[in-house]
Amino acid sequence: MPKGRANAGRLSADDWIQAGYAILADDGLEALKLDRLCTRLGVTKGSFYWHFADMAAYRSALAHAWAQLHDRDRRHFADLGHLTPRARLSQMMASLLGERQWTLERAMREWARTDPAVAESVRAADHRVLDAVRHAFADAGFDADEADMRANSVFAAGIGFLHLSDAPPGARMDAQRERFLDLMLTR
Amino acid sequence: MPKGRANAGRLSADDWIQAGYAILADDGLEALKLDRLCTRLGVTKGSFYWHFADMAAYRSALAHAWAQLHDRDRRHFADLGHLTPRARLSQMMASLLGERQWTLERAMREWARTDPAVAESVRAADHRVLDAVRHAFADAGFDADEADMRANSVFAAGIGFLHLSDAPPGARMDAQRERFLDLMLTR
DNA sequence: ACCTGAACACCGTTCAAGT
DNA sequence: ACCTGAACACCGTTCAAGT
Repeated sequence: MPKGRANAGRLSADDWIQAGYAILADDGLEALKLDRLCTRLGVTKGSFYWHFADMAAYRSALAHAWAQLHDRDRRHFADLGHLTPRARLSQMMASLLGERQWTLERAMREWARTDPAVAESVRAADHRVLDAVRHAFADAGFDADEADMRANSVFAAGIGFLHLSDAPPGARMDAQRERFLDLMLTR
Repeated sequence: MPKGRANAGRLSADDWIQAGYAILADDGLEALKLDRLCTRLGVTKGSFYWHFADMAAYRSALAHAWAQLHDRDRRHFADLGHLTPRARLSQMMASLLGERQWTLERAMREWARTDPAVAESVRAADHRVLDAVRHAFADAGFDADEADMRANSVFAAGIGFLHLSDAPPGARMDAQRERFLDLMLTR
């Protein structure tokens, strides 16, 4: 019985990751303290250091696992080929901003600033999305150069919306984003 | 002789602020430690606590001072009225992203996430810029609703560009941003 | 009014010892 | 192989005492 979660006493590295997600989602970045993790898992600090070299390594592991989740979530962007480019862009925007794991997404981007390993995970994840966005513009009939410029702009706007909103975006903003996409698709 | 800087031994609150700017600009957010500040100013920690209640209060003061600098820097946005709306937008973009105090700007936005007082300063500063951007679109002949939507989008894209760039933006990105503005001004 | 010095609490890290 | 327990270093905070 491998891969079972927390069977009996002993923990796996993944148990620590899951606990980290939960804390981040509940109370944000600054709540992710060693003590907090230990209480939640019912072990002492020493246990942590058997699984991870230090906090930096743990964050890297968390980020790496997150990037994989992220990729799985966005894998279906590729399967969106049957939709019109316009519909695809709309889907992607919504999926970025409507994120139930909205607070996770932002936590990762903050860490990325100070932690190179996390930065690499985020960059890789971003790259995939940017590719999909660029692809949509190419399918909409723009040449490579024009598609690149428009994709960068739309992606930047998406990230900007993410950072500017204190709460998950409301209906009014949703409508504005749709009109923004219309604009970006005019030639 | 009031307002003199660090005349002889005694410090003013502003001396602490200036030291904070210097550290942030040199080595970023996580370098701003009490010890670091004290060594730089040649005093002990106790001195800090005479001027500020705690680190949170100090950060608020820093943010507030920054917001005033920010406003002074952007005050001339208003004096830009003689320029064409297009030129004004270009100026504002460049001024946001070309910022010599680029690392300060990002530090403030990161704090804003956890510190309500800092958040207020940043929001106020953002509000001014957004107003100027919206005004430019209104002057370009868009009705209030359309100007609002376009201003929000351009502003979000600006913030997004800011967060996505690891280094100050290069020439290629500059060109893409100009083309993006052209697009946003088409009707 | 402004600062020192010493104490304390919090939290990440180490490590010898346990099962 | 996985964890405990106790120690330590780092850093923010307090406060009585100095000038």
